[in-house]
Amino acid sequence: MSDLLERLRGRGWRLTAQRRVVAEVLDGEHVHLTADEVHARAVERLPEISRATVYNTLGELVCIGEVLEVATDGRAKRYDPNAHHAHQHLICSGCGAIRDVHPLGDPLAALPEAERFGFTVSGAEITYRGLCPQCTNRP
Amino acid sequence: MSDLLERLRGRGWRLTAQRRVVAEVLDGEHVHLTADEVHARAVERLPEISRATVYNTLGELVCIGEVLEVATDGRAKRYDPNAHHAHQHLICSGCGAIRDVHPLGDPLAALPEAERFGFTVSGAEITYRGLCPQCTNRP
DNA sequence: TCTTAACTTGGACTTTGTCCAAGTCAACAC
DNA sequence: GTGTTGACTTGGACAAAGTCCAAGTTAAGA
Repeated sequence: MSDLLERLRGRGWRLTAQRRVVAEVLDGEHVHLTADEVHARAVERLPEISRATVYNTLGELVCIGEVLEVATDGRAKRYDPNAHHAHQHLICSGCGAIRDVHPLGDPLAALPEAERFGFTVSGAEITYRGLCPQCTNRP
Repeated sequence: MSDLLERLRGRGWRLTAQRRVVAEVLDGEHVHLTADEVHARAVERLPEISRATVYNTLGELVCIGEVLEVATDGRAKRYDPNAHHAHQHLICSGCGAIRDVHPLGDPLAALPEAERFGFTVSGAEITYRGLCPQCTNRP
């Protein structure tokens, strides 16, 4: 994700150790971490990093479109580093596992003009729900 | 929504003044209220109703499928009394307004078997995002 | 009318996230 | 290399949303 660091520098961001670590954490595991999970992993590499900085950095990355914010359950938001490839999410109702998925076609096409109520519609997020293989084979 | 009260009684629920008021509030305005908004409106009719009871009742209604929980931003969950008609949501990124919408086709059909990763997929929630007419005609 | 389990209450507590004043430091200029 | 400066970070206080619990209340059946 050094290219991400380059892009940030290109935007005039100061490249601090803290921002570097947050970027590394997001890059390291391609999962959907909560802010607190990002903080926990960041602390392993930079013990003095504060929660506030992790929140700030995640918020900034979301703002510039480098990371997606996923709010699926009313609990903690999750941060998805896969922002440059359009995708949707499949979530296990049993254990909460999240997978990136790629449905066919353009979701926006399914919404007729008459159902847009004058809105300028710009995007669609789909959350598929179900049970993962492990949770399916278990009461 | 007296039929809702009947259905609840049919399930063995005790029909208390508090539950009646929460049901009335949800029935009265067909909007997507937060728990606190439901509480505020409930208090107007039954001043001593507590927040805990509103949360309990909403949670129970969601559990039995009479009301839908909508968690679209990482803020407060919203409660949608329109649970018996399949629909999706269109949200204004400017002011947060929410509309029920009805896209064409079955959202599940767009997810190929190869993209299900062994999950037993049971549903899909779509959140369309855009700007409402008022927010479109305003910087 | 009595009984009792179910329901409600208020407040304490948790989780998630935001805000701020004070201190630190990356990057630029020299 | 050194100095300067404004952007960045910190820790702690605060806020919003929601959960939990012991004690009190009450709907509904006997």
